[in-house]
Amino acid sequence: MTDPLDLAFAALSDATRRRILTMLLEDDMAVTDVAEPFEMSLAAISKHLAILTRAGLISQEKRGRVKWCKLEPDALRAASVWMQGFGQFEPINLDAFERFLESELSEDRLP
Amino acid sequence: MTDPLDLAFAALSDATRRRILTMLLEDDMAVTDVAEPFEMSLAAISKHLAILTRAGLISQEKRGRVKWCKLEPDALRAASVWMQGFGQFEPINLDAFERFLESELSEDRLP
DNA sequence: GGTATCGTCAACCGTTTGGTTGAATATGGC
DNA sequence: GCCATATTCAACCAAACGGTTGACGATACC
Repeated sequence: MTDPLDLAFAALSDATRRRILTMLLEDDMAVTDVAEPFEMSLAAISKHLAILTRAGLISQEKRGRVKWCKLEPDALRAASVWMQGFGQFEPINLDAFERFLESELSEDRLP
Repeated sequence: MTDPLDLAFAALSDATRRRILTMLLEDDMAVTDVAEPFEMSLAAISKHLAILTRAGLISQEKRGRVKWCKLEPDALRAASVWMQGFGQFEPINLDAFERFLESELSEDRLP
């Protein structure tokens, strides 16, 4: 699977990774801090970050001993552009986005 | 994986399935006709169509002995809306879409 | 130098994916 | 009834996924 669009969509198909992306929307974060809210091992999060990096959705830069993760919206834009051709979507429906984002977050958070 | 967004993005992560969607953009098609341009078995295409159906991206209706496949843009819209929050994408960049669609198609077609 | 912290690597495990083939199940035409 | 067409089912396979654990390599701190 080497097609960039394959990689982007596959990376987006996991709720953990989507949640990581929404976290990075706020600010750049270190790997340990990304992992903190999740109920899984640091190694698992490290793998998720590698998948997001390979898909170009984030970049990682090591400064000292911490590795900083940064959102890279270009790959997401490519995927978004691909989808624009279907269904004449409303340009930006922020209300609907807000609703989806909330349902995503509430689903993923611990009960 | 039962989250609708998981299903939609996973379904989109395969070039064969994306190509099927672009074909259905033109018109509804029977399973056999969907399968015709691909170099894989009918059963494989049938599975791809099942994945697209489960994701809600298409619907299938049997009339007589042929099963018609129809694009269902709502699930795609949900995925698109999710992505709108990242990077303040241009509302609709049709040039870029055109380029991506072409590169997709040229990649997928037989040489 | 010694120790704690940050992050990845390697090996393993069970499940899912994307494909194959061959048989089976409609339905339609004559 | 008989044959062809349309589609799926079932069993199989190799590879990828998502997670675990434990060891390991860097870097920072004192």
